Order: sequence, then structure tokens, then C-alpha cells
Amino acid sequence: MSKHQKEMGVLKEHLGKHQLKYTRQRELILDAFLKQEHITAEEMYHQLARKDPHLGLATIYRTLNLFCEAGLAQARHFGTQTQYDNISHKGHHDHLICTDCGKIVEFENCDIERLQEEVATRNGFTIKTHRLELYGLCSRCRH
Amino acid sequence: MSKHQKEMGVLKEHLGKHQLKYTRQRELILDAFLKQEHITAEEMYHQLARKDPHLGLATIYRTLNLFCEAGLAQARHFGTQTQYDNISHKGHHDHLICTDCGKIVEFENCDIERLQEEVATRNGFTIKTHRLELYGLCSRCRH
DNA sequence: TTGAAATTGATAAACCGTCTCAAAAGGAAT
DNA sequence: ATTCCTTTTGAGACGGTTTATCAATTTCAA
Repeated sequence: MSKHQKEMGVLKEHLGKHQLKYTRQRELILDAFLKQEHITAEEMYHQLARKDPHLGLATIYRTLNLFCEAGLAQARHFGTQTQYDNISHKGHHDHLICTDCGKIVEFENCDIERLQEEVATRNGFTIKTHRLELYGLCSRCRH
Repeated sequence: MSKHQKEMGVLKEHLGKHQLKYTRQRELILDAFLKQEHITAEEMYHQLARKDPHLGLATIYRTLNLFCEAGLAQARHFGTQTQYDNISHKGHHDHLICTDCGKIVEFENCDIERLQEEVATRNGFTIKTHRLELYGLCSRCRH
């Protein structure tokens, strides 16, 4: 039995609502995905090759995009690749991204979140999720 | 004569330092670039096609990357494409996005920006640009 | 068990951005 | 202006990432 009951439930609910099916591959990919903070499709392809050598790369892309629609993942583009962030397990995480070396530092800041809520309320919005990315140079690349 | 004397100067200084040449294409692209807050190479390609139908897409990519090196632009990956941000443009704005109807509200919040700087400093980063998007439901779609 | 609908895997195709290279242009010295 | 060397350009080829295609397979409700 899976360790990720809650997320599995979110996925199944999304599948049910959209007449989609629960497949072995989707379960396999979700399990692997939830163990990561963020991962690329290619990385997951190699990682899962041992468990299921016939799992296709296209299926991984399709499934990760499905997770985004279900609210379990969030796609983020850096360099030439797409990172799929796990937002369901840890909640959202924001990123400091070095535009030179690609280094990524994750952070969370309650004060910023509170201000975001204020802004949203002032504009009549109810926030479901957000994305905050700070681009710049890390200490090593600044020199 | 160009309206963008200051930036033109920055570019020329960079060119001089690196034994690069001042060309008609670079002037044309800089002029177009500085009118935007951010633009993709493809967008600029179409935009400039009228002024110079023979301007190649590769030249635009090369030139926008040159602007990044000169400190006039900042590349940011958005969706599948690369956005080149005009960093001399100060009116940066963030977005509130309704996931239901697609409505987008722009906002600016100095307190959030200040906290972002704090986070960056604490992690040894120097921020050049950022992206903040709040996803949720607008007042109309909540009901 | 059956059958309609969704999914998969393999691969082709699309897409974005960079590289290549011959021709053209910049620009310093004459 | 001319020369000469270097850089740049434009056009298309190329490489890596992601999506589209489609026949075969799987899901799942009846």
C-alpha cells in the first residue's frame, strides 16, 4: 500500500471528475514523484527504468502534466528543461534562482505570504496557489 | 537620433570593451527592445520584419543575449519560451490571475519587494529580476 | 465478459534556440 | 576613399526537449 494516501486521493478525485482512468503507470509515477522536491521528466524516466523498463518518456510527460492539472505539481522552466515541482507534500516552495549557474535555493517566508493574502483580498481574489521566483546571481557567480 | 541615449551608451561601452562592433542591426534591435517591458525573440522578429524584412532570427537571439551580457536585459524562461526583460524599465508589476475566467490584475507591492531583497541577501543572492504570480478565484468566479 | 473510451509505448514531428559558414559590413590605418 | 583584417550577418542545418500520432492495450462500468 502506498505511503501517499492523501495525494493519491487528490489524483483519484481529479481522474473521476474528468473521466480519466487510474492506471498502473500513473500510480508508479505519482509514487516516484512525491519522493522528490522537484524533478525533470528525463530524470524520472531514468529513475523508473529499473522498475518498468518499458515505461515511455511520453507517458511521463503526459502524467506530470496531468499532475499539474490536478494541483499536485507545478511546472517551472529553467534553462532548456522543465522542472516539475512537488507542491502537494510540502506545500508551495519559492525559489531563488541563479541565472548564471542554475543553482536553486528554496525558501519560505511567512511575511511575504501574508502580504500576498492582503493584496489578493484587496482585489477580491481568493488565492489557491502562487509562484514566486527571484532571479539573480548567487554569491559565487557574482564574482 | 535615438531616444535611448543612456542605454545606447551602455551598449557602446560594452562593445568597445570587447572589440565588438556597432551595427545597424544592433541599434535597431536595441531601440525596439527598450520600448518593451519584456519580449521574446520571436515577437521581436515579427515586430521588426516590417522595418527590415531580412533581419534574421538568429541575429535577434544573438543580440538579445548580447544585451544580457551588457547588463541591459535579463533572460527569463516563461512557458516554453525565453522572455528578455528590459531591466532599465522600472515599473515592474506582479500578477493576480483568476484560474477560472483568466482575468489578470497587475499590482505592485513595495513591502513584498523589500522582503524579497531580505531573503536574497540572507542567501547571498543579488536579485536582478523576479516573478510573482498569485493564482486563485476572482470575486465573480468565487460564487 | 463485453465493449466503449481512455491510455500506453514507440516514434515522428514540432518547437526553440544555437551553430555553421560564406558573404557582407565595420573600422582603423593608410 | 582604399585596403585589410576582424566581426557580424542571414540562411539554413542542427540538437535537445516536449508534444502529436496511432495502433495495440488496458481500464472500468454495464
